[in-house]
Amino acid sequence: MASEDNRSDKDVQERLLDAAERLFCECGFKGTSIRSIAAAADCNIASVNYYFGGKEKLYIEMFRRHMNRLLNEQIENIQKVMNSDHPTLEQLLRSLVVSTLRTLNSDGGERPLMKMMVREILDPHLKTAIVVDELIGKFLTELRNAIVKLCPGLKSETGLLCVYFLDGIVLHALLFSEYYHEHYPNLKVDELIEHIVRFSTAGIRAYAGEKTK
Amino acid sequence: MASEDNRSDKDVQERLLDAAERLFCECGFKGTSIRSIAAAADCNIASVNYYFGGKEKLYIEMFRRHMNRLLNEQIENIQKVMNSDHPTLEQLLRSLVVSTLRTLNSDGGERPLMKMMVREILDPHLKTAIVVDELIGKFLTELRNAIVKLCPGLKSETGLLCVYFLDGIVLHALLFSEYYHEHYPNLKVDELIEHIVRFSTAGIRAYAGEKTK
DNA sequence: GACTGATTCAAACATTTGTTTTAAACTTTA
DNA sequence: TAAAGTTTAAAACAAATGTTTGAATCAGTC
Repeated sequence: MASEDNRSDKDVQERLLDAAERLFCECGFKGTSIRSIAAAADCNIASVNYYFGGKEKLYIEMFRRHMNRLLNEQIENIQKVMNSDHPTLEQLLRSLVVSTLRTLNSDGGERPLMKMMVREILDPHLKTAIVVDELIGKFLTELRNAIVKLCPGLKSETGLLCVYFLDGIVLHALLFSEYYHEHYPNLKVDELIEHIVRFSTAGIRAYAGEKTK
Repeated sequence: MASEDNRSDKDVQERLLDAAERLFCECGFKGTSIRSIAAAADCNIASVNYYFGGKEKLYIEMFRRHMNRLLNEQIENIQKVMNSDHPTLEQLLRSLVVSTLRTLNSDGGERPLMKMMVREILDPHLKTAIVVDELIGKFLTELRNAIVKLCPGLKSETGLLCVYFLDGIVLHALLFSEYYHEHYPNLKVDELIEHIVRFSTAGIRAYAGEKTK
């Protein structure tokens, strides 16, 4: 009894998507077998082919769903900051970094998804253009515009680069957090976030400062 | 005729390591079969087990060799800059970034190795401690010390964080270079490098400035 | 040249993989 | 209830995987 995210309530398709999300994120595409997904979703192996037409199709559908969810959350974060009274660059950066790194030491949060994104870069199953246009394009535009608005001296192209740099820093922290800890055992997540905000703000301002007249 | 990196000169072990380097970097551990490695090394499948005792042992030996080579090159880069007449932070950062991103658009260079490093993070085959202590530890220490020396106000711990941030930015550029191009088609590698140097220098100086009394 | 050890080779092995098949079970509709 | 359509189930399939085996080939030594 007490439905454990299993059977009962959700239907097979959704259970499969949920299981796929968890397993693909953790073990990657090749590291996850249809059998393990079916077992986790508590259904028959053939269901994957019946509902999705194959392992890769299931992966792609799961990737879209998962990715869209994350990016819409991030877009909301941006808009929330930009609609506040006197938004600053620090606030914007902190909001984004916090929402990504908050759960750095737990198993949940954005980490599995970011890992999956990296896996997708290393071994692509979707066309680059699809990911760029359909998924992350809107988010990147939104973020770049917000940054440029908060740093009037910034050129649009340079703003985009800064977004990349920030993304790189955050992603690095997610991927290498064990290594961070190995070298810097007392580092708290909140401290790390403040360091990233400070570093990035200075980096971005280095451009705005020059171009602000 | 004309030995194609095949047969003749090098012995089987080294040919296997070379082939493993190329294939594991490109396709990852699971994506590379012993058969393909043996084919690339132009030897029998059984040789992998005969010389290395299995696929994973071969991978680990290859990883160490490849990683050590890269990191020793980087350490030399650091020392070269630090032994020059009046080393600056910009020079140090540029030297490191250039040596990693120089070959961004070609197939060679550091890119395959960096990808492999990321794969190793996602699906570890070596213990974290081994990688940290034996491989990247010396490099990180060297780099942190150099940065602190060039920015006297910097605390040692903060310097380490800055190293991480820089590594994140460079790694991101390597991984996502196709995406960079999709959004920023005219970006030249040299320009990208200068942007990274500038951004990072400002970020690091943001700390040094505060602490330099 | 014959023996000994190291190396190479093709074949076989046992697993695991994604997919397909075919029939049973269930749900819907008339 | 009976027929039709949908979903589930177990089994079978072919292909690919890492590893092992045992004989063939090569190298060096007596």
